[in-house]
Order: sequence, then C-alpha cells, then structure tokens
Amino acid sequence: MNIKHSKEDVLNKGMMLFRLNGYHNTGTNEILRETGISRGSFYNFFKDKDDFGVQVLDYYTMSTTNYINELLNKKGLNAKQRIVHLFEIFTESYTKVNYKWGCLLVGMTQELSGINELFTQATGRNFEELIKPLTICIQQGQEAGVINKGQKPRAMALSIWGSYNGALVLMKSGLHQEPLDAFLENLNKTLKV
Amino acid sequence: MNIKHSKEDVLNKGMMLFRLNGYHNTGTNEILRETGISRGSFYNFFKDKDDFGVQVLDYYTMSTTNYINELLNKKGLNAKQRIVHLFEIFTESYTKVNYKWGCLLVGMTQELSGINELFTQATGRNFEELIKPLTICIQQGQEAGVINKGQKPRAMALSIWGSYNGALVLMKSGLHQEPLDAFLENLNKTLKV
DNA sequence: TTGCATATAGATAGATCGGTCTAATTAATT
DNA sequence: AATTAATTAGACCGATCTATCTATATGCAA
Repeated sequence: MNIKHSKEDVLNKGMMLFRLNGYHNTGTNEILRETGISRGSFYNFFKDKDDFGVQVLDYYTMSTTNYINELLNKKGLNAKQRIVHLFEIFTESYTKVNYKWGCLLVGMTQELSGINELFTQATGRNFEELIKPLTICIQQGQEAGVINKGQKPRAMALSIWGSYNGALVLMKSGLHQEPLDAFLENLNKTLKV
Repeated sequence: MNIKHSKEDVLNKGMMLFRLNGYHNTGTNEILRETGISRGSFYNFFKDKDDFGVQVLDYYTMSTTNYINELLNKKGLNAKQRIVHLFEIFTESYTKVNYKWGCLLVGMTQELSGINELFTQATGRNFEELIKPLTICIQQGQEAGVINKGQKPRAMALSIWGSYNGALVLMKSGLHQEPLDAFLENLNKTLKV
C-alpha cells in the first residue's frame, strides 16, 4: 500500500529541520524519516538535495512575506506602530521555542551563500523579497510624518532588518532573550521622529 | 622525514576554512590537505573535530578581541570616534574579500548553537568576550558625554554588535556592500548625543 | 646511550552521505 | 478495458565522512 504525500508537507518539514539543525547537518535520510516519504518519491519531487533546499528557502520566504504583509497592513495602527508590532510578534515566536531555531535565510546565507552558485542567487533573491514590504511601510511612515527621515526608506529597512537578523544570531549564541529586547528598544529609537 | 607544524598554524588555517565554507561543509580531509598535517598529528593535537572547532572558535575570539582592544584604545580619538573607526576598519576587511566570508562566531552559532552542547557553551562564552570591550567603551563615552545615554551601555553594545552581525549576514546574502553602509550610517545615529 | 613519552605518517575501518535503479503500484488517457 | 505515464517503495552503489590503529620517527630526561 503506497502513501501519497503533498509536496507542501515535505517542504514544511524540511523547513523545520533546516531551521533547527542547519542544511549540511540535515541528511536526506532524516528528511525521509521525518516526512515518511520514500527515497524514490523524494527524488521524483526534487532533482537533488540542493534543489530541495532552494525550494524550501523560496517557500519559507513566500510564507514569511505573506505574514509580514498581513501585519504591515493591519488597520487602526500607523506605519510606525505596525512595524513595532511586526517585530514584537516575530521576536515572540522565537521566545516561544526557547531560542532554539533561527531565520532560515540567515542560516542558509551563512552555510551556502558565496559557496554554491544556486544558493548564492537564492539568498540574494529571497532577501530582496523579504525586505520589500518593510521598505514600503517605512516610506509611507516617513510621508505620513510618523517615522523620522534620517535615512532613506531602503537604507533604514536594511538597518532595521539587519539589526533584527543580528539580534536573532546573538539570541541563538547565548540562547537568551536579552538581545531581542535590546533590538526592540533600539528599533523605537531608530524610527522616532 | 617528518614535518613539524605549530598548533597555531593549524588553528589559523581551520579558522579560514570554517569562515569560508562553514563547519559541517569542511571535512577533516580538507583540513589535513590545506595544513599539510597528517591525520595522526591532527588527532594527536585534538580529541576530535568538535574539539578542534571549539579551539578554533576560542582562538578566533581571542585574536579578534585583542584587535578590538587595540582599536578601542587608540589615542587622539574620543570614545565615539573610536567605535566608528573600529567598525569602519572591520567592515572594510569584508569588502576586501568580496564579501565571501563571515564572522566565525555568527557561522558557528547558526550551525551549532542549540544543537551541540559543547558549542552552545562556546558560542555563549565567546560572544560575551567579544562584546565586553565595546560595552566598556560605550560606558566611557556616555560618561564623557560624547555618546547618548538613551540605552544602558550593555543594551547599546548588544544593539550595535547585533546590527553589525546582521549587516554581515545581509552583506553575504547578496554579496554586496549596501548593508554595511546602511549599518555605518545607522551607527552614527545610534551613538549621537 | 638508554628508555620513555610524544609526534608523525598513512592505511584502514565502519558509518553515513547523496543519488540511482528496478520493480510495483497508482493515476491518467484513449 | 487497455495502454501509457507518473508515482512510490526500498535495495543498492560509490563516495566521503570521522575516527582508530599500527608502525615509525623524534625529542627529552636520566
């Protein structure tokens, strides 16, 4: 009796595994075991492990971007408040798992960008996707006068997203909350008019 | 005819390899080939690969901390100027290698912290070492009135070092300069009285 | 010099890696 | 219903992984 698995389920599981244990540290055997899929099916869905990795990364970025857009379009808050709210929600999600996993894009960047051509392109592309909504929201906030104009939207988005990513790394390096709080504190200062 | 290698040479080479290609993506064979050391010698120096990795990380932090201290004690500049100068020098070093490598502590954190007990302790410990000089310098700057007092020294150091680490990740994800410039721009704003 | 600890060399081992292959099953098409 | 295409299953393969093992060479102390 054969079992049918959706490709999305496999991508989801792979995402979780890569975020928890990293790309090189996650073998295909582990992916097969965790998803219950067979080796034949895996290589029917995906050309090879790298192809799988890139698809997982694209999938991660797509879902994350959707969620970001949702939060940054919330009614009843101004642009600045929406951004602060976004990062409060995001940092909380890491608190909830005891700081044990990180941003997949950060991890894949560290492990693969600059080494593997496919992933070098993928990390660059996904990073641009991820930062787009924030850039737009900052621009709106500056036009509305609720965010300071000390940096151009793009540069400010880079600063903030960078600070956020860095906070996640520091968090993971000591498995504690402190860097996330420092980031949120600094975020308010960065945005303040 | 046997050849004698210093342990420090091997640590140095390992540091370079891990920064370039990551921990799991660097095999012992590659380490042996690059250093010219034999397998027997390697396992005479180091208990196993993990032990080697931790020693490399400790070595990296020690040399980096020494360099930070040197830059943060430079005569003729005030605390704020010394911090800005430090990060200008540091970011430049990545520009020079075409954004192809990252901070070893960031990489090891992503790959190993939270997974491997030995490395979890090591990343936490090394991160604390690395941030210490910056914290002290910020405190001096605040007391001297050249750095704003909006955040406590420790929190500001976390914000800044986090932003710096995040900028390195964004840099590597797209292999470009932009996030480094955005970070330096933002750094000035963070410090300004 | 003798004796002993340490360092080097490299063959070898067992486990695991990513990936292929054939056969069986299921789905789609005519 | 018959035929073809797509999917699933899992045995299997060569390559590579980390680590050990034995033998040889070297440094040092008595």
